[in-house]
Amino acid sequence: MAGLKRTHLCGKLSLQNLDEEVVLMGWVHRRRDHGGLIFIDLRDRYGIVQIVFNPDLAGQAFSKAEEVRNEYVLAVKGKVTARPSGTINPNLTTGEIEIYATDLKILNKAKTPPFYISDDVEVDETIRLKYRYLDLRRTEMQKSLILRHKTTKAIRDFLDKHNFLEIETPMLTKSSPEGARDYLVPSRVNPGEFYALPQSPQLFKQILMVAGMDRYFQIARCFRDEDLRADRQPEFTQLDMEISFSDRETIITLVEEMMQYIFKETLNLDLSIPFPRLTYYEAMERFGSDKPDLRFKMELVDISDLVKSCNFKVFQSALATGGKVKGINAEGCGNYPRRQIDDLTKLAISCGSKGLAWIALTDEGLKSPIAKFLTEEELNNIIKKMGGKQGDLLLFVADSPSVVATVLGHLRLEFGKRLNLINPEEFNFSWIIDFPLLEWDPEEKRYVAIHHPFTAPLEADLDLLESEPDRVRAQAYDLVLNGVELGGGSIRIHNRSIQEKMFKLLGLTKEQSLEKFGYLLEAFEYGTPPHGGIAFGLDRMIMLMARKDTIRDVIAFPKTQSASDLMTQAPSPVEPKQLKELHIKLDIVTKKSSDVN
RNA sequence: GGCCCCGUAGCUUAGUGGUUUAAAGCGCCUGCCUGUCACGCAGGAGAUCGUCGGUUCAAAUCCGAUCGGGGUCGCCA
Repeated sequence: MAGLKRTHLCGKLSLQNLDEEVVLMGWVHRRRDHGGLIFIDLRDRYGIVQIVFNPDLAGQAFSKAEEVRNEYVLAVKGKVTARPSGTINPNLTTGEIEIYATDLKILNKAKTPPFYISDDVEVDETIRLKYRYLDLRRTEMQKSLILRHKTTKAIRDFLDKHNFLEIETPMLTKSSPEGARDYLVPSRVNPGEFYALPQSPQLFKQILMVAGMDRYFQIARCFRDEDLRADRQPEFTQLDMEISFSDRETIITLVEEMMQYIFKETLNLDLSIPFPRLTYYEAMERFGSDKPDLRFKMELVDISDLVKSCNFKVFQSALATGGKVKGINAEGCGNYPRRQIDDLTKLAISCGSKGLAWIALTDEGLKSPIAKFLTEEELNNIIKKMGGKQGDLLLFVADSPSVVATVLGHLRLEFGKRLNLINPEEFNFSWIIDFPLLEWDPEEKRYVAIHHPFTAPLEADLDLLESEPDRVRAQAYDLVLNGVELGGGSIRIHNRSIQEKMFKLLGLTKEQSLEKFGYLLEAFEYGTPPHGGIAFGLDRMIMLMARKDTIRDVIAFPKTQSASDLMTQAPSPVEPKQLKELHIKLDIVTKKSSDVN
């Protein structure tokens, strides 16, 4: 390095280093040229320190400093000096000192960056992603990646203390039915055959339990070829765990202690445990979501019994077909203009509702298009049950229980944001338990697993498995943080015949289950311990901890919504030779040619 | 696949009921400046308004298509 060796870090210097001769290396954060005196803020990962170039003390270094520009990479030799009184900068951790440069080496020049390396400029994400190496120089981004590192370190430390083994599982594995679309990798040595990248290490970790590993974890990359969202990337990271001889309580308690440890180690926050638990049914009934944001109340109110004999046909027909009528009270929104209520109706319809009934308790009295169908008594009972008072807006949805829940759940969140009911500082954890095991898929005309096909039913519900599959509850649990599903897990089936029964319920033939999962079924016959586990979306967790709105901000090199990497330009076409080796012929239907057809 | 939003100097934005030279701040370049720290002062360069097509005497502005980015529904066991 031009004959110099770094002795100190820019951000770590203080009055304690007074009069020391130091060699620093870093990037030019800013340069202030006063003509006869030059200041350079030198930046490394640890912070910023001010270098002073004075022609009277070091003429050569000074003249070299004149040609320096932002983001040049420098090696600076100099002496740590206390700043003259009145020039202390309280905004810098190193603000009490400065370095009097005696020697300057330009290690590398830099083009003027396309955007400022600074946290207070909002730059278009396209440019940030294209020049990710510049974006990642910003302290805000470095803070996120440091938090990520600290979190995974805390996880490893905690789990190591609790006898977990970190074990890697294959990335090239077997495509399985159920679940998300697989990313496929062609096998050159087995023409026409494909590996799948793992959607999660689920089966491998269960096999590791069969193998007697007792406690396993992995910080595992997972792949799902589905559409992207702010909190969904095609490749993402799971904290995956599995424990033998465990029941639900063991796992829930361990996870609570782990979260407490992680938040203490990384954010120095004390989480109070145990976390509250809600059953799936309760969460849907009260909050209209299986991942309710419990940072605010605004619960759903069931008014079905209050309107069971009213004259409003929409309510009547919903009730007659086994549905419900429920509402929420948007407090203080009673004077919304009609247009705003229409917008809410649109939102409701986009969530699957047929419409939105409302009662506005305006300053000029009650306004409601449905009032004429209700008796005075019915109206009063509804308002009373919903805690309505002057200035409130009561919104109602009548439909099947699941539609009612979805629609009101969305409206509830909308008002939570709109009315600032959410404390952004809060970390609100909760467990959702007793999920249904199965769900009828009308499109595929079969049951699908709500969690996954390896989840064990609640023992109390085992008898229902064949008679009433949709009433069977699962030994599954989700951890929810601030309305985001952080992770989910279950106690697994560890018995071949129950697992086969499960596959059968999911519509797999015996041949299919053997072809896809035969190794698991066989393993189950060689002494499988009861076991269970959980997996967390690490990106989401760190996003919440860093108070970001997208996991892209806590992933070093994320992809765009169209699953491309703007820096490397992946994905991209490959050489015909590569395809030939893989025995792959392309069959691309372009939009234009399909229009012609 | 559906719906919605965005695209103007390097960056952030203004300008859009259709008219001549597209405006500003920051950045960049040059000069001056020995205590600044988002240094200051003076001057300068820099944009065929994402792309293609249409309407029009005239388009950054209106229309259509397309590309790119984002949000969301579907999808995500």
